[in-house]
Amino acid sequence: MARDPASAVERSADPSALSLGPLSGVLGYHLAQASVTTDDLFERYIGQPLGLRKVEYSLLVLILANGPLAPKRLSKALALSAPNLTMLLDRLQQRGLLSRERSQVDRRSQNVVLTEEGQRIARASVDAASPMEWALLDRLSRAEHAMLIELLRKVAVR
Amino acid sequence: MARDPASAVERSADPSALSLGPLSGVLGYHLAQASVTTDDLFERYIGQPLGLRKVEYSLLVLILANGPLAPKRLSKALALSAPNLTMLLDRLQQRGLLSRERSQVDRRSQNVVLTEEGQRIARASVDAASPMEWALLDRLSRAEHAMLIELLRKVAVR
DNA sequence: TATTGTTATACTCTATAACTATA
DNA sequence: TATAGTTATAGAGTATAACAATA
Repeated sequence: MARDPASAVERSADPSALSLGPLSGVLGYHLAQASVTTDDLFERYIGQPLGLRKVEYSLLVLILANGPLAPKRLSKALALSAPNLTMLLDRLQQRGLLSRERSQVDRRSQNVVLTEEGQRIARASVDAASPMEWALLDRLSRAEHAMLIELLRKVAVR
Repeated sequence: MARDPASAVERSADPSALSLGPLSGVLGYHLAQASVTTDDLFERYIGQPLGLRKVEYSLLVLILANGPLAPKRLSKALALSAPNLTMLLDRLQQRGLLSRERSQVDRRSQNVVLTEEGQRIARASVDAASPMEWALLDRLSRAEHAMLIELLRKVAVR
């Protein structure tokens, strides 16, 4: 990004901080660095308290929001490989958070259904997500938070 | 984010697409989804052609931009654990891309120096990064690209 | 023949604790 | 006693190929 405006800006309030050099214009680098913060917050607000990993949380919330879903749709929505998803669903099922029912329409596919306990945990994680996002508001205004998500959606389009 | 503007918006151009529900206001989720795109681009433009992983690329570019660096500073800059970094440097050293010299000032620490070949690869990866970012410009204007990075920097502050 | 989901396997990535050598 | 870096080890995450059942 030689001619990119972003790379022209070189901050260095802290002299011990490294120069990013050409990295300053690379979106992927900044996504990874920002994820350090959000991963941290996730762990504190949801992961640790509810014993959920990020993908497990996403799975539960997606099913809660959409009702019973075929694994196929879940794997597409979250960009998970089929074997990966099978393993994740196994673990959540063993934990009693969901069950798998074969579809009557197409007996190859199945519906993943939240149990009572699964719904409880999913709702609890949804509730915990609000304070988690509020914790970002010391770095980002509400408008910036919304804008950031909007821009990320554009990048995520597959 | 019950009262968040972002969650109020529910797009569904594709009826097969799932509703994100409460996930729509969760920054970490969108970071992960956007990373699918950038990881893909990285693999295509840099990872595959130059045989570099994301962290290896970041390490080489940081050293190229800042000159010889102590592992301590690299691990802080990239949020890598010390053991993790040791392993990464080992691999890059075995590949002949860098060498480690003990500091004469403080003999506990060391300086990581790029070899000729290391500089060559680092420069090649810097060159490849420009077209990689250009590939995003069908989803994002230049201004949006810069804005996105700016917002991500705010989130990344540690 | 194609699709859904599973099993088996291996490889990458990350985290922790215990160690060394210097300060 | 603290810091820089290493070793050892285990765990989590992801990718691929081969397979079973159904369409």
